[in-house]
Amino acid sequence: MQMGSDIELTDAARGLLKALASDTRQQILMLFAGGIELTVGQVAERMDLAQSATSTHLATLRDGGVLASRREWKTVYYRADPARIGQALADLQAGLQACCPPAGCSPGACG
Amino acid sequence: MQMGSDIELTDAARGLLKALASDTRQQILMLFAGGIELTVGQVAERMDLAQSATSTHLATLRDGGVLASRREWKTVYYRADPARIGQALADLQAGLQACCPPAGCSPGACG
DNA sequence: TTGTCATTTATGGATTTGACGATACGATGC
DNA sequence: GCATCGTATCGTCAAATCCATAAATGACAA
Repeated sequence: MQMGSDIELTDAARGLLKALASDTRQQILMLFAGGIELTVGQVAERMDLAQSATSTHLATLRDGGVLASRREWKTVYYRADPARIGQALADLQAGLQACCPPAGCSPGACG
Repeated sequence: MQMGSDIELTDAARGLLKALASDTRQQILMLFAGGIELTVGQVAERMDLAQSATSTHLATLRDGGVLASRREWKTVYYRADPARIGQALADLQAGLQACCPPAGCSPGACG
């Protein structure tokens, strides 16, 4: 049995935190509101970023489990991945609650 | 009237993301499990970090709304701030759901 | 094969971050 | 006043991040 200092967040939660650590990536994610799909070029245009920088950010968001991609011909369509986002968020919530429960919560579960 | 791309996260949510963007700070936060209080020196020792680096990280966590501090004599006691953490988490969840609802959710609210 | 299109990868430079050591601050005790 | 203790801040450096230009990749058409 381990002590408290060994509590760790899941990979999903850590991926979410890493992906959204940048303001730019937070804004990029918001472009996908409504479940729409966007190409690298479209995101680059709306964010006023170079295509390469955009591509890197999108890859980071995908690696972090926030976006999913689909290739059609030469074009890659990115879209939000709500299921994985939800899972990461749930993991993050669980990890934070295990660490720092709101109050009057037992270390195991909260009423 | 603005379009969808102007969705933004609250300051609380952004603070949480910034505070926990670093693995080191994630680990530091976990030291506060159980609602215990720790001084800068104690955190530095347990993390095997220099006192100055520890002080900076703790300040970042405090600025991000994750930790609270209390001064007693010359010693500063840090502790988790579950209420603000919970609020930030709720804001983050709301922001992400507004952007990328799990599925079959209307843009406004989810069943 | 050659050409084009959309994306990715490589390269380089500027900014930011994280770590350390050393120093400065604030409050106490002598 | 001076010394001490715990923190906070400053200066510096290495490593990472972010962005832009330029070159490489992969897929298709002619």
